[in-house]
Amino acid sequence: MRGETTRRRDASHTRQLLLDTARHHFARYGFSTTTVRDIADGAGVNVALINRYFASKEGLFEACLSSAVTDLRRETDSAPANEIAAKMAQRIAGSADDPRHHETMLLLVRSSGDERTDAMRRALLTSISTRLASAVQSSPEPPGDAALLRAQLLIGALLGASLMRTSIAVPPLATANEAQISDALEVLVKALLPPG
Amino acid sequence: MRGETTRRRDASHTRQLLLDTARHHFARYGFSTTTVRDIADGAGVNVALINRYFASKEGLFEACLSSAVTDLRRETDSAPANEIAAKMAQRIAGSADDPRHHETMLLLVRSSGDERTDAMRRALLTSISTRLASAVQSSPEPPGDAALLRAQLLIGALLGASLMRTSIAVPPLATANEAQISDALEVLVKALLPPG
DNA sequence: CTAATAAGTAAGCAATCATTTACTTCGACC
DNA sequence: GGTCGAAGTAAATGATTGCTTACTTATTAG
Repeated sequence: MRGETTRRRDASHTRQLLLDTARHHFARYGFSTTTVRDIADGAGVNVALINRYFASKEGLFEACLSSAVTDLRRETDSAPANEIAAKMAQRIAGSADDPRHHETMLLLVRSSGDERTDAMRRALLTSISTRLASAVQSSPEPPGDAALLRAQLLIGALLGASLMRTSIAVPPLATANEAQISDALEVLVKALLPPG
Repeated sequence: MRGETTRRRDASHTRQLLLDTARHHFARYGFSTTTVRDIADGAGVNVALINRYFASKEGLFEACLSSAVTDLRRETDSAPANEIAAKMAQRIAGSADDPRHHETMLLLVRSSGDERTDAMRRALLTSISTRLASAVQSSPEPPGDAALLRAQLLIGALLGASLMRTSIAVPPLATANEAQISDALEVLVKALLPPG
């Protein structure tokens, strides 16, 4: 029935399965709305395994956010500063391809109420906005508050676009294709981060 | 001890008190995170009165959103179309004055999961974005999808700014004063809604 | 083949949730 | 001033929550 490459019991595999399902639920419905049974059932896995692998529901959420932070950091650290916004915009515009990219963005607006997890999210957003603000000026000095504020408004705009597109689901934004959204987002990026 | 103008028992007064406290909690922490006891205790009122006056927690949330919709509609319907965005931006920038304005915006990104309530929010956002999109064109025809999409991105940007400012609380956006934010938001509005 | 350990499961735990019920107290009206 | 309905309260309901425990099954090593 089953191939010889798939084991019936694989801890790291089910752990990853839980992580993927959890990110999907947390991103779409928020922390307290989703129950551990929702996640376990979605993954086709026993509820107790959540506590075994992640200690608690909170731990699972932190693991989700942590992997999201890692994803975004890898993408934004390797890219030249002036492309960061474009890469994030691409995550929102894309719909047909891997929904993981989209959920990663949505996860950033979800909170479990835990202070440590909130600090993690805040640190990521601060880091990215600082890099964004640095991109608009030629001098290597740290950006001023005015530039920082615009960069953070840009990130907020991208997160808000994510919400409007999937969570609130207002057409035509919810149903627009990738090219249409990219065009509109480009206008937004250029306005808040003028080159030079 | 107490003034003669305040009655000890006033149904409409406690109803309004519950409504105000509920909007504050729902807007800041979301629907499922806040408990009915949080709201009742915050209002200094017995828990059972929530079910008496609003039938259910869901009913109370719907009443909150409904009053938010009324507030926003009154403001946006009376204003000329090209000032709508500015008025909404003012709600976000303002911090020293009445926090109600800010919470009204935040409430639009909170969902109880109920389909009817979600539809109410979607209808409001569609209506406002249509008016916004109409403002950028001279012809009286209904706006095309491209203009509509930009207007919705603008609203999403404003909602995202709300989240970044209070919920996620990233400095300097969280601590910036009204004038600084207004300036930056104006850039954003003009970019997405070019006059003419 | 067989023991030992890792992986997974079923059942139930205490705590908390929204809601309902039976009851008490206030306030207005004749 | 007494009465009656409205306003408010305390306590308990059943359902759901996150999590633990005792157990079974699969996998691997000797």
